[in-house]
Amino acid sequence: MTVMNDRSKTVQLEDIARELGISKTTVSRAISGKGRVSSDTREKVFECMRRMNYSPNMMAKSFSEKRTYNIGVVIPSDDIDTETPFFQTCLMGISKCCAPRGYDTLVIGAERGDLSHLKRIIGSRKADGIIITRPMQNGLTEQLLTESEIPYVTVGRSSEYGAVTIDSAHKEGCFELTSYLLMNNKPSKLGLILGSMEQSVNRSRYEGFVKAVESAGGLIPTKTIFLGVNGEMQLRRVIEDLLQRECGCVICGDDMICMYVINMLGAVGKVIPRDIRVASLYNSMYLDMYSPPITALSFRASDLGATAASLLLDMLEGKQTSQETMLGFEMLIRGSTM
Amino acid sequence: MTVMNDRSKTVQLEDIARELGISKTTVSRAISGKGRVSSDTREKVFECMRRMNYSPNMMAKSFSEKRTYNIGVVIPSDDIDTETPFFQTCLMGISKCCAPRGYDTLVIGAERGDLSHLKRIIGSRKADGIIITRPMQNGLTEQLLTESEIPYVTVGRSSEYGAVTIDSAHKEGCFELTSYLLMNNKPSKLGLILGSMEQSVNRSRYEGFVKAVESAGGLIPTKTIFLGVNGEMQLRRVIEDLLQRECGCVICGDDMICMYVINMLGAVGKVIPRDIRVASLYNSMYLDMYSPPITALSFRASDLGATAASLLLDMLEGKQTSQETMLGFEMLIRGSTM
DNA sequence: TTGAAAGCGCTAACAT
DNA sequence: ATGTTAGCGCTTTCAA
Repeated sequence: MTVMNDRSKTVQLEDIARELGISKTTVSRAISGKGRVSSDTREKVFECMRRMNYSPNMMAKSFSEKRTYNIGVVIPSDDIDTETPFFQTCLMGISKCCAPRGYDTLVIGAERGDLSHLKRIIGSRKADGIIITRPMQNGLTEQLLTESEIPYVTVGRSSEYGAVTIDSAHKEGCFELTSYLLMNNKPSKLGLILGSMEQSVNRSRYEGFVKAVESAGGLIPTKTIFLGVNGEMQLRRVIEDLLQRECGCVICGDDMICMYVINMLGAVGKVIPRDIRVASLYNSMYLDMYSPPITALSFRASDLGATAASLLLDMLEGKQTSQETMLGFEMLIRGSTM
Repeated sequence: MTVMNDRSKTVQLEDIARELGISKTTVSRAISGKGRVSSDTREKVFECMRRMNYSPNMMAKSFSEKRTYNIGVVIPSDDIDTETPFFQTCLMGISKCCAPRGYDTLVIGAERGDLSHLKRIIGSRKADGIIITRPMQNGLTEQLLTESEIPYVTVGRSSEYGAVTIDSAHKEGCFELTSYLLMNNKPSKLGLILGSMEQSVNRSRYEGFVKAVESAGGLIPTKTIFLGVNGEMQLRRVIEDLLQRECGCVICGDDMICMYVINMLGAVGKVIPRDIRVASLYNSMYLDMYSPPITALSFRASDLGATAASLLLDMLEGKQTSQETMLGFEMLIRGSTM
């Protein structure tokens, strides 16, 4: 007694072959497009595939091909960064690029440089390639990946470790924004507040700022430049200092700094932009919705992710890719600097 | 001529077996702990495993066991929601729970109810179970999953479709917060602004509010309750209305609404909490950093994710799980309502 | 252009 | 307690 109703659950390659009276091999070839198949049979196969609603068992396919059709995305899972929309937006950009190309996106958490999760993924061969969304200082992740001979792309830093990278034009953006503010300067001192200078992004920003001031023939306002600012307390002192020096316009390194600045200014009764103008070198929706909306540089995290994914998939398919890709920015001139 | 140096790349089950002079099966059993193995051989196997740095080929394991050790997470990929930290935080909670149990987390984007990505995952059998982070009105996702006989858990809604769900105590939270505000009411009208009433979370909030007012023996302040508020324009009118009615305290449905409210109040020169007190039924870091910090209910998205994952993994392992789980909240009483 | 058959590395029934 | 063996569903030589 043969039981066949179990077959009905999941149609597989062999079912199509049997239906068409041809071999599995031919069906496989028709679908993958790899071997030579007469266009006649190919059509039949496709028709039958659709009719029987076939979709390949990826586990078997992966196993056989030795590729998972997964790409892993290393994301900081520290409490702080977990709230930062950048990584999520970037991740969705990656996913949106991968899905139509038949790849899926695997989340790899990395808490404070802990690479154990990534190591497990590598060991178990569950991803064909990796995207690093926040390259760390030490380059340990890059090193690990290089040793494991796994293709990878980093988002947001120049290729210090020979990695393929994709970055935003922070320096150029900061240059443009600073230049704009200098031009429209109802003459007053310009302030700059940046976070940790160990992050290359802040170094780029600083370079852009300096270049803009010099291009405008001005002097670098060293007294009102604050680098490596970290935490509410420091920020509070910085604000006080800026106000005392009658700084008329302050450029904030990112949206978090900017939020603090806005709140602190409000708390001491300063009105934006009447008393002081404010701009941010990194936009976020909270800066959008503020009234007045805050002048800011807008970088599209989603595009960064999508581009990184696109590059990585190209690499996996053996295509040659450029070592370093730079994405542009948008300058949103809004009420806070009018 | 036999070439062996290729073997050296990846050590597999058979290498261990050969090294120890036992069979693959025994090694497999020792590792999985499924069959009976003498503690003596087991130790030897483990020692050898470590020594040879063996880690199983998950593709082969998956294929053989018919499980991927992946769980898929459906995440809204609309532009708006992509910025919402909730989903990312939830996702990281899921990932943190899955990783130590040997599971990985697959991102499944769902743009405006487009289930094609999910369907592909289902068809290709790339995930053993699914977590839905934002159940939709229509329950189509649930239906699809049920038909496909794939275990799933939904985050953030009561089990309308017979699904296993995990939710936060929004009603209870709103009750507590409202009660607190009523008690500390330097007598004045209480305002309430909620978003779309099609979201069950807002219905829960409303219930909590009403219950609190009734428990306090008060009258429902219908004139200052605004339901289904949506967009900046509407919100602006609501604020004006609230101010005209000399509302002394306003409860905002979530952090976005609250941000708008704060900004608009600031724009018309109202000082929090002197002129008007403000609270939010959903906290975020922006509410934390505001000065004064905003009184709010805090729900831990990360815990929601972790709990959902834990439930799902239990289900996959055949354990019985409760149909509905409710997570608590924290009430952050802060400067904005002092 | 097509087919037969041999794997891919693991698990699990069955035998011992 | 351990070994033998037969798959899992695909891809891919190698023949025809």
